[in-house]
Amino acid sequence: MQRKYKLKRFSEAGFKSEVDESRFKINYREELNPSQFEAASAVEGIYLIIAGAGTGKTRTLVYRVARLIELGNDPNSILLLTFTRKAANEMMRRASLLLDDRCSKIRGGTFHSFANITLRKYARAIGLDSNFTILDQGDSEDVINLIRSQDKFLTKERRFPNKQTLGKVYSLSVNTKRKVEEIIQEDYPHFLPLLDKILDIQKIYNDYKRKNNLLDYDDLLLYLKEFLFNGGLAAKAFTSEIKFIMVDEYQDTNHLQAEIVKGLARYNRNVMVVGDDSQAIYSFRGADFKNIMEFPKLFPDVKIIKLEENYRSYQSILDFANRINHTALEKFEKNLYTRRGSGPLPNIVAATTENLQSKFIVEKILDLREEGVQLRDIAVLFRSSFHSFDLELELSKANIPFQKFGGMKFVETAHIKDVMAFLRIIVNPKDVISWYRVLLLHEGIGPKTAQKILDELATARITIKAEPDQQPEFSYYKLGPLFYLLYNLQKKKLTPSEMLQAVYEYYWDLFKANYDDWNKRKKDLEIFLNIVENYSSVDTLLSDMAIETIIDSVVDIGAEDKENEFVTLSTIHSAKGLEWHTVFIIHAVEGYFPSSKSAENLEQLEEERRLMYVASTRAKNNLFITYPMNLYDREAGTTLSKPSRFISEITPDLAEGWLLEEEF
DNA sequence: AGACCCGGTTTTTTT
DNA sequence: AACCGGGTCT
Repeated sequence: MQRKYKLKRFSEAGFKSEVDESRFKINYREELNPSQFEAASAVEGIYLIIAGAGTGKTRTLVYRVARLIELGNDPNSILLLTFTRKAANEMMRRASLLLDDRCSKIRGGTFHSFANITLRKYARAIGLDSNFTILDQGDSEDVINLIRSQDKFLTKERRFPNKQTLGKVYSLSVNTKRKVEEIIQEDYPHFLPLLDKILDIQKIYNDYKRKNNLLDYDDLLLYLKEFLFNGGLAAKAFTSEIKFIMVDEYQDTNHLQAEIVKGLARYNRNVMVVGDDSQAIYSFRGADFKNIMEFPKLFPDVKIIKLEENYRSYQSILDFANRINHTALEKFEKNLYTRRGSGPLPNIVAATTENLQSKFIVEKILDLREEGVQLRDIAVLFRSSFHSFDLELELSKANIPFQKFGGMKFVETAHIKDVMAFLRIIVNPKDVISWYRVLLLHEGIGPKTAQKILDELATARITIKAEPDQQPEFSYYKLGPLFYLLYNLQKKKLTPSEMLQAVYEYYWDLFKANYDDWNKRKKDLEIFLNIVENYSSVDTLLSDMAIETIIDSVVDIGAEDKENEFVTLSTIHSAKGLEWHTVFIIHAVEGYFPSSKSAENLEQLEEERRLMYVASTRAKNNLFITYPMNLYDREAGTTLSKPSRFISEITPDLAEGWLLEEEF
């Protein structure tokens, strides 16, 4: 009789039933709940994890990384794409804590930093020079502005869109695949008569970047996609190296990023994306949460896992958040629940003025500290960066150390851009934008003279390659010292920090002359020097500054305490994925939150609602939502006095209402 | 002609 | 606070 051999049936979730759990250092089954375990133990295949706020999304990803490594996979074969640098670092740190150092060897980072690293290596496969310079948003706006201010684009009768608007339109067009014409029509109909000129500028901008080997943020993604799909054998070899692809915050990816994920998965079809449609807050940047809805269409063999148990907040806070999300028009139905118990009700606090709101928060923070809550467990969140200005003053007065996230970044401050411009000229003497910036710092040199000098540089009548004394032309501009500096910088072999010190020496007088508040800005220059000391190449320094940096400007930091003990002040966008014992959401006023900019657009209003949802789900134990009843809004020229619609919807059983009065 | 000063306008959120 | 446009001063 014939013997029978029966094939074992694999369970849908992969090989989990075949794996002997005792071989692992970590007890995955014990430390994770069943859904988390299912996700973390998945090996091959396509997975979509729908994870509500606080449901252990990061935890699950971290455990999966550890497990893949314990299974013997090379860390280098694992790619983890996250949305912000902060999230990426946090994830690596936690993974290393969990298992060992191998976890920090996985490939990880933001889409943009991953694109940068990849293109530096493989640019040639798509006919690109790997020595490209990255333009950050400010840089690309500067280029656009230079083009924009050419005579033929200036119109007397009509207001021409400014550089930010132009940059935004072009970028949106790249990230959403919508035509510039469409975007103008929908968002800026009043500029429609200028459409031809707007398109002209875009073309000149793109040619300029091509010619000068410059890539803006969008180009990084664009060329990465180009490489993945048209990079031939190099692309095939590269994508074969990456066996496992994970994407965090998938709801905030845009069309282009979805394509990149698809391209990465062309050969090894192992993709796990994690996200929460209710936390989609980046549509202004072209993100489309329909990506997450349509992921199953992109990969029909996807397995969907839902994480719904919240481990972060008390039920009272979840009820509040659920209520805010309840009226959302489009969402995956979900209701967060917890076993942590009910907890105190969230507080809605009305203050007569903005300053009273700030004083309340200061007092409450001091109370909490008395009760033993550490400052690092407290956060104040707001819709826009400038909403915290008054509070920052009050915190400083009360000597409470704080650190602000979001808003003006270190590298975006004018003085840091100034000194970087010197370095950029050395790296690339054809960098017109940096030349322009440096020249304009000098007294007596305006746009016209600068342009004249640029022309002479372009025709090589002046150069930094020869000793200034040998060049008769430029004594006329009184720029001898500048050219001596640049001549020496490019000639001598200096380390980046030596170069920077030489720049500072020259820059110092210009610095003091150009900025009334140079005393406050001075500290940033010192910090920058410290950062630069860690670099051995100016090239790496410059690209890191464009995409990796998460350092904040000290101009915005109140107390000197740079220890761990500080209150966090943050925009809601920058607070994503984080959590605190106590969270204050300030300025919950119609016009501020939701922002008056979103008032007329239903989709934008929905996004504001999700922002409130994100903000309130950051709280573990206490949630305070405050608003001033009288707030003068310069922009509208009126006084804002209506509490945010998201607050007025809340019924009294879900929150406790307070009215603040000053004690006389 | 071009630099500079002043006053009105505009400001979300991030890589 | 930064930007734009227009007017004034060198």
